[in-house]
Amino acid sequence: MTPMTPTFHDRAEDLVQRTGARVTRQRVEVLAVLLAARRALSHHEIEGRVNRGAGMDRVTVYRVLEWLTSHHLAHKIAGDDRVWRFNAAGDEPERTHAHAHFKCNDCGEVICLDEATAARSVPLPSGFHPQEVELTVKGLCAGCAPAAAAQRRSRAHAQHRH
Amino acid sequence: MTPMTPTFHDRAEDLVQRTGARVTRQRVEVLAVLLAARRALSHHEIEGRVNRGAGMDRVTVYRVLEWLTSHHLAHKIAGDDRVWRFNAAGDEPERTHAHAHFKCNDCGEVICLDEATAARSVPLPSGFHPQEVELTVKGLCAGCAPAAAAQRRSRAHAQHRH
DNA sequence: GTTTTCGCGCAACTCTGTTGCATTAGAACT
DNA sequence: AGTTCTAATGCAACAGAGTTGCGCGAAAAC
Ligand SMILES: [Mn+2]
Ligand SMILES: [Mn+2]
Ligand SMILES: [Zn+2]
Ligand SMILES: [Zn+2]
Repeated sequence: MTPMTPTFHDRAEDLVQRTGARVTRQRVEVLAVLLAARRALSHHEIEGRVNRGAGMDRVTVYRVLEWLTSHHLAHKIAGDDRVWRFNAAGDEPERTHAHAHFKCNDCGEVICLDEATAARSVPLPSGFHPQEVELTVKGLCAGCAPAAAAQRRSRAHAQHRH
Repeated sequence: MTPMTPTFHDRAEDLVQRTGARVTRQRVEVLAVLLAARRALSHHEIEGRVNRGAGMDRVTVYRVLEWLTSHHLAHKIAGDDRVWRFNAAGDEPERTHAHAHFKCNDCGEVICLDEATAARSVPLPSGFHPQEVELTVKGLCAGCAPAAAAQRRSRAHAQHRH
């Protein structure tokens, strides 16, 4: 009956509750989707997953994501495809988000690299005042790396034959 | 008469020439603007500066920037405001772009930190294949840091009086 | 000078995200 | 439970950044 594993739904409901603000179906559902995901999700992906259930306006999804972010229940990552990706916030001390990210150059998937504490101590011009450091590793994910290798192989074959 | 310092214009012309492709007024002008800038410029800024001269369609500016980037005469940086910023490529070995960037949280200005060679050796999940590392330091630039400090000061004063 | 073709200008379009406003529904208080 | 208050939702219209298609113009090759 319930479209989402109860655990995520319940955890989400609890987290929204604790903020003191209104706990709406929309907030709980979106947060549950984020909790269930093992990677950062775009607005499109979130909207798709959430609308297997009741249904929710796209604007509402945008507003809920903004709300979750401002209440530190989620954080967002800017992609080079001009799309924000979101994931549920871990148990980091409020407002840090001090971990690195990996972005696949092939499929666009984004994951958090929770262990990697970004390298501080970058030399800045005088007068500049650092606040946060953002570290993104780009490359091929486990799914795409073999495929890319195979493609390179077959291209080499083709050239050879020709 | 000529709106741009001749040096940049000539360097730009030479660089476009060397690619073997057609050297058009538009390519030369845009590249000259990038060479003259001490920071990364958005499409808007480039269009503005370029149109003090003859005049150029916005789509052409987009296409020229894409062309410059693909020929390694410029590189682009994704901002969290969903806007690309460009600057002329330095003398780095082709296609690396291995330096870090600084972005001001107040005015949005982006500069390249050429000395800072990004920290490699980020531990990845197995099967993942790294290709590039992107390092962005966010904070306040030399122009905005004093202003922000002054603002904090006056806010504290106000609270104190009250 | 003629021909070829690449690049430009213009208009229309797409995609991601925002804003305004009337309506709905949490939750607090009888 | 019913009433009230207000925050949040739904819908429609909008905005900004970048893209696409196509006819025309101007580099450069001949
Ligand atoms: Mn993250
Ligand atoms: Mn750079
Ligand atoms: Zn991938
Ligand atoms: Zn600044």
